[in-house]
Amino acid sequence: MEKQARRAQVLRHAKRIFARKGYHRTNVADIISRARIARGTFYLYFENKKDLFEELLEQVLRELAVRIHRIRIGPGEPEPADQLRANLRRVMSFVLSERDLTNILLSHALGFDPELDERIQTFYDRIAAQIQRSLDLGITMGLVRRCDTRTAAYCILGGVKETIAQLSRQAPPDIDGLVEEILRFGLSGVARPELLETLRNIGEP
Amino acid sequence: MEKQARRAQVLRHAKRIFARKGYHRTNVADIISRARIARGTFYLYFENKKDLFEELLEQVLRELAVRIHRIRIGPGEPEPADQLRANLRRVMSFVLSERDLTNILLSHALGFDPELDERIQTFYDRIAAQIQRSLDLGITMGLVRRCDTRTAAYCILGGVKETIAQLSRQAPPDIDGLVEEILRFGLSGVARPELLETLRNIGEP
DNA sequence: GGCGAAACTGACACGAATGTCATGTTGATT
DNA sequence: AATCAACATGACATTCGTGTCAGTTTCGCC
Repeated sequence: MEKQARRAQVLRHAKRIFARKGYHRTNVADIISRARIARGTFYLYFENKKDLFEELLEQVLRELAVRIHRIRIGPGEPEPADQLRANLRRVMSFVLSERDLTNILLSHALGFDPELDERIQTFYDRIAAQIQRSLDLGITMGLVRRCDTRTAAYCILGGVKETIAQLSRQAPPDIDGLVEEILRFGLSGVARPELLETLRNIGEP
Repeated sequence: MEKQARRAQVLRHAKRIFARKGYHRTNVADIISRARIARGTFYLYFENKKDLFEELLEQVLRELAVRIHRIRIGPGEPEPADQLRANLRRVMSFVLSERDLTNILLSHALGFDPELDERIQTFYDRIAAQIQRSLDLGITMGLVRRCDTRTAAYCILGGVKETIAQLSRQAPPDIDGLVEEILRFGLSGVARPELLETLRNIGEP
């Protein structure tokens, strides 16, 4: 079999198994039996289990990263809110189309190797930073209310992560509707707009 | 040494180690060497490593659960927003005072045992459901805008989780301020209130 | 059809971690 | 100071997964 094809084949099977059983509960024996190859063959294509896993992990992170575009301001650029929506849509569609990969990242990638933990942490940190920058920009443009953008960024990131986790476990509902809900939540919160005036004074009697 | 004291001693040491290295990277040898006991002694007090870990996990979940009070409406009850604030404060303080336990739950508890995964998942599901009920109640009371409360609940839960994760890694800033920021984010979102009228029409031209 | 390279195989040696158990220690009681 | 029960010990057998490697098969090419 052709070199690349075989590699891909193993990766494909491994992805499924990792997504279902997680990193630790999956062993090389599981992978090779699914992929119908001998033990030795596995080690021809991958250094070891971790090496293979890393490749899958990199794949998700890369795919996600390319789907998150920086918010751009300027003539000819779409409304910031529309750019946000587009980002969310791209990410959500990917999650749905690659549930196994998403599961790996969300539930099984943390806590088995310090190096990879770091890798994932950095990834999220970057996204949080990106969100924060967008919020800061939004403030200077008068679109966003003054707030601790750092905390807000984490709230947004967390909210999206949690929804995605939910999405990857459950039957996929209407994506566009979901995106819209998330967007509104992030922009307006849950309070009735009519009450915001009073709520803004919360804690400052 | 007294029976309960020894147990507590082992638990205490194990907690530290689990928090730092995670479940998989920690082995019984690590625990007994820290706790200064012999291998056999360990098995006098715990069935095995998983048993001990479960005990710690139950501890966090229990501690967190008792700190989240159901929102109550009625004469003599504090404002809903104040009840929310109180919940957040209690949870956040606990997280700060028990960083090791929190770390275990947040980063190291998932993906090594299907049974425990389920346990944690159920825990979060319950909280999400609780949040959703509160939101539904808020809607009937005219405090909360109409929205998909399920999605909103996940956004809120996720936001809090992410902030907590951040909190448990970083130097603890002013808790009250943090709680206030989260609260406002959840209630009002990030958009400038003056713009909400336009934003509410997003996606419905 | 024979030759060499590349791909593949699976038995095996090895190391890591677990749980047990026969034995040793402690300390309270008579 | 003898006895006994509770507590503690650590050497050891066992299990499990890994990575290797000597040998086999496949395939393109002369």
